[in-house]
Amino acid sequence: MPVDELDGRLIEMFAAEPRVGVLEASRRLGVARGTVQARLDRLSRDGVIAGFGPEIDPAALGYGVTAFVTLQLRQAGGHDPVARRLAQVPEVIEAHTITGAGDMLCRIVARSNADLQRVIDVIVDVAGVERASSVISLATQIPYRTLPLVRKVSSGALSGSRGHLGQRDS
Amino acid sequence: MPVDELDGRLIEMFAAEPRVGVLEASRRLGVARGTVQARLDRLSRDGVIAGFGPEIDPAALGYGVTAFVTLQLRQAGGHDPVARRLAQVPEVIEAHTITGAGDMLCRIVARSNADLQRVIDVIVDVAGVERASSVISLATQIPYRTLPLVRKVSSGALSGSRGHLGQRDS
DNA sequence: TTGATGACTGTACAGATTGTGCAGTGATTT
DNA sequence: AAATCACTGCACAATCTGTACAGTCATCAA
Repeated sequence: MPVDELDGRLIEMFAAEPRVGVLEASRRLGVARGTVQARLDRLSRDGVIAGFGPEIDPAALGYGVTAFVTLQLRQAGGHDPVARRLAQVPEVIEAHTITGAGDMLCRIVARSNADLQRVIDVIVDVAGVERASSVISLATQIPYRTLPLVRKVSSGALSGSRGHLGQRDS
Repeated sequence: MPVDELDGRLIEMFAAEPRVGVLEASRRLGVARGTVQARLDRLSRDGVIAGFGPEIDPAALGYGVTAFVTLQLRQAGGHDPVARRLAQVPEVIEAHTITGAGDMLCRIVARSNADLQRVIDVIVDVAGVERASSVISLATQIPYRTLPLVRKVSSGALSGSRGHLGQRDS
């Protein structure tokens, strides 16, 4: 069981207020500071928490247009060389190889629809790309999120161990 | 100009090592601590930095399968009601309304291909959804990233103001 | 039943960091 | 020329972090 209920509450707390430190978190969760630290260490070690990096909003950077581009690749060469070249393009935010009609699905951003045309042209120009069909994101109905999943997983893991009583010191 | 060269370096530093505090960052960048704090405040206020929340890896949670589902909706009702229902499904990680043949594009995750079938069934069962066609992500060639974009924007903004000299105190 | 483990709890202490405020300095703008 | 604005350096109080340690429970294997 990757995350239990306490892990879930911990993640939610840090998601809601990243500024709270370990000490404050332990106070709010009603556990010892060492416990929170140990949990965070474990979650990071296990890769559940990939990091605490700043989340950048492309829109705030002027790139308010998002689009998804499906690529058809030339058979020869394979995906990797194409991916490497796409990685050179800053506007390519993400890329997956996929099943189905297309070979690759990319998420790209642009400053405007006109700029989007430019970015798509750049992508189509990449060696190995045969054809590209794109759909523009008109609105983000559900922004990227993982918390619901964390809740589901952590609530599913019925807790087994519980508290204790503690003692006196000094 | 949303972000200048110093902002760019600042963002890159926090992306690489989120643990470094404001003080350490100021030392490495060779600027005063107050400057770093002011920059971070501004970037957060302007929305460039959306937050510092923990990045959760669905794969580490057991959801190693990612897929993109294109939805055709029934004309009546519109997108929002559907989006609200999709939001109830933890496995729906993201959703956009889009141009083109489909009406909506969702990103979903599942524990396995068999589990993926279950999730898709849940989505198809959502009221308002006419049809769904999905493609599975076989490999993530380019993981979600924004740093290249930050670099492009920040390098493009030719800096104007520069340092000073400082003084003595106490 | 008896260890051995592992996860927690409180506590402690030194060192480092944060939140703020302030005065002085250039560069830029009105 | 006056007013702003962004920075620098420094100061101080209040906190927090890293780390360590002993004692308690619960679980697990012998």
